[in-house]
Amino acid sequence: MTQNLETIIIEDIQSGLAKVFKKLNLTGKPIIQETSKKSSFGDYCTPIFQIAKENRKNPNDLAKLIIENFPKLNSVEKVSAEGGFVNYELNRAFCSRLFLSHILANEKFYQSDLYKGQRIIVEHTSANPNGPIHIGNFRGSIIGDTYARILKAVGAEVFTNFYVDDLGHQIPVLVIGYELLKKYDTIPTEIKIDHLLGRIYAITHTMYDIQKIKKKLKEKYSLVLGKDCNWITKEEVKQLEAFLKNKNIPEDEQKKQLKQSSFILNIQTDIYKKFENFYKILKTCVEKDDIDLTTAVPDLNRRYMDNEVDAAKKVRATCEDALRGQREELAILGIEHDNYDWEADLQWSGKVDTALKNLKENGFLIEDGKARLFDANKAADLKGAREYLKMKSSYEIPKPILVTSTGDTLYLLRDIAYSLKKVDHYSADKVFNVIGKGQELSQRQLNLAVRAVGREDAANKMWHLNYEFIELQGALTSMSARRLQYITPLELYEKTREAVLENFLQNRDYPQKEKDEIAHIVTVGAIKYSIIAIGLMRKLLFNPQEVVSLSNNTSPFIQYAYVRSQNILAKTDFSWDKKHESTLESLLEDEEWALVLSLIKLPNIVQNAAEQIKPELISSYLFDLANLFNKFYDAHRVLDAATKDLITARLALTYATGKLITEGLKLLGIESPARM
RNA sequence: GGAUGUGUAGCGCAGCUUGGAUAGCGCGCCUGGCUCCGGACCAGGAGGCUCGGGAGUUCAAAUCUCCCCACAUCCGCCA
Repeated sequence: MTQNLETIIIEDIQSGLAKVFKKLNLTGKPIIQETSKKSSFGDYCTPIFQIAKENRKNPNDLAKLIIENFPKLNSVEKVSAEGGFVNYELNRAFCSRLFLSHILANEKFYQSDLYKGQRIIVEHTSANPNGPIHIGNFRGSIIGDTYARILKAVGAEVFTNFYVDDLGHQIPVLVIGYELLKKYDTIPTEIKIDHLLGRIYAITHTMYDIQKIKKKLKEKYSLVLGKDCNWITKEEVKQLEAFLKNKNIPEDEQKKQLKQSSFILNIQTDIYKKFENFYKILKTCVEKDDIDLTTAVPDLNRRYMDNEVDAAKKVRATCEDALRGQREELAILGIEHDNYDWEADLQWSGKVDTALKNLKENGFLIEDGKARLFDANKAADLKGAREYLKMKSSYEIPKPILVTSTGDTLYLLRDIAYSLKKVDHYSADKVFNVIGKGQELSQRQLNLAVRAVGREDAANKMWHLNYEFIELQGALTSMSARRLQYITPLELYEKTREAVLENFLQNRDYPQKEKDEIAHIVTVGAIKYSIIAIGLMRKLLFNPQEVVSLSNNTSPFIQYAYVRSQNILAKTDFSWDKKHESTLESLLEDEEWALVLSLIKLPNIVQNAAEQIKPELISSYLFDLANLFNKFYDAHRVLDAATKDLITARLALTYATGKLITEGLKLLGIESPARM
């Protein structure tokens, strides 16, 4: 564990202050804080209004009295009183030497033991294995990945988990379509597997829905719509409308029927427009085998739930394919998971049934017809539940369904089992679920349910890491897997890479291979940074041009500052040696000092980012740092400074700054290129 | 109706947890600065905010409390 220099300095000042207080017989707890940015009031300050009030003195007079009695400290050059504040100006020579030599000797000095000994699970992404990841999940991927890195830097043992939702009717739909294409050997090879599966899913699901509708109409009203049970037309919907009117069917039922069929017609039209050929191929396959999806889908679903060997083999294989594609895409952005937890495994282990049994025994199940609900309100009355979830006592929590009237368990029930697995199987001390804002209510219900099965201990380890939506500038706003309307990380990557090549690398005569490498590093950085730099609860509009723009708060800007620092160092054979330590006392200029003072803030920044779950603290810190370096770079010459000592000192400062930028960027999962 | 979040300059954001000095930063606009360690930079300026509105607490409120407004998302048989 290395020391936290900023804390040491503040404690030093505090000790000086304590002596003054004792001497003057003052009461109260003075705080030490940074001075406001644009001030010329020194580096740190203490507002003494509260102290003055407590001691019945005029703030100005008291401030003056304090500075008169302030003891001489090595770290403090000057104390002054102004407007009710005591201002401390640090001793630049002393502190520059102290700070920089420490940083140069401990390159990982920003790490701490804050969370040492804790095992933490960060669950993120957890996209359904029925298509590619889209940017909604992807914001979570970046948040989760970055947060995991930050937690490691404060000493925690961190695992990132991906929850594979392989249960539910969407998976059998996909599997059946995929198996058919395999059978007739008509799988397109030029398209990435998860993207392909996404298309198969959407198209098969559409036919599945159409079959369901037509079957129902036939059974209920003996109405046969068209000849093709896998296809619906505008005329057929009109025909249905006329039919329903004539039959004197209640208006709301008419509406419901019509809404359903025009909804699916809409989807069919959308997808067909985009992928006509592929749609035809898949449809032909379904027709060849004359598959009744309305029975095949629930059947496969049931057999998979029961872990029948051939069903399990098929479903698992398909999901593995989808997952492989998703992982490839995440890997481009440098994101990988430590563990993959399959929903079906939980089901098969019997833990889901146990959870249901416990809920029943503890009296938290409500029967509503054949369905079974979770009495969330009753669980909220359990000790500490409302406090933990920050819910007012007047708030009545909606009761979620755990088991449907057809006897199928729903995701929330399985999530209880999963939550317990994270705590028990992985021995986690804390669990962060990085899940979008749409899941807020569900996450609260889940936490209550975990309490209701008698596991308050586990519930108190769970945190929902909430984030808002993300959209791509200029793209359709609503994303829908069913309509194949989504932006994937790959698309984001390619668009951003184009912008990078155009903005930065066009006029560079680097070897092509290096150009590609730089483009990759800059692209990944730009994407991640733009997502991290904005508060989690803010809606995010992703604009590829802006995230790589030249002088924005962007990762390329910071990376460029790093490149500049490396360019200077490359012209020397600089290597740090402790014997040069005394030269550091020559760093006295404003721009040098501002940089030095900024460098030592990183440990506290990282700790705050970890504790407050705010990765953006790190990005804005790095932006400040890059700015300060640019100012220093512009104001002072390094290689031809006046004295040899000053050259050494400035090289050390440059080296330390560069090192800090790379380490800081690493915490965000961003690399630093050697040149750009 | 309820829950949660957001509201800060023409635009995009930070600051709110833990109240402090003239509310910061970037873009955009104007002016200036390279015989340079690559200007993907820096300096200066103009402009512009009732910090969504109102009230309260306080020596001090963008920050805390209460009320209200607008927008977004979610609220039993998908996950």
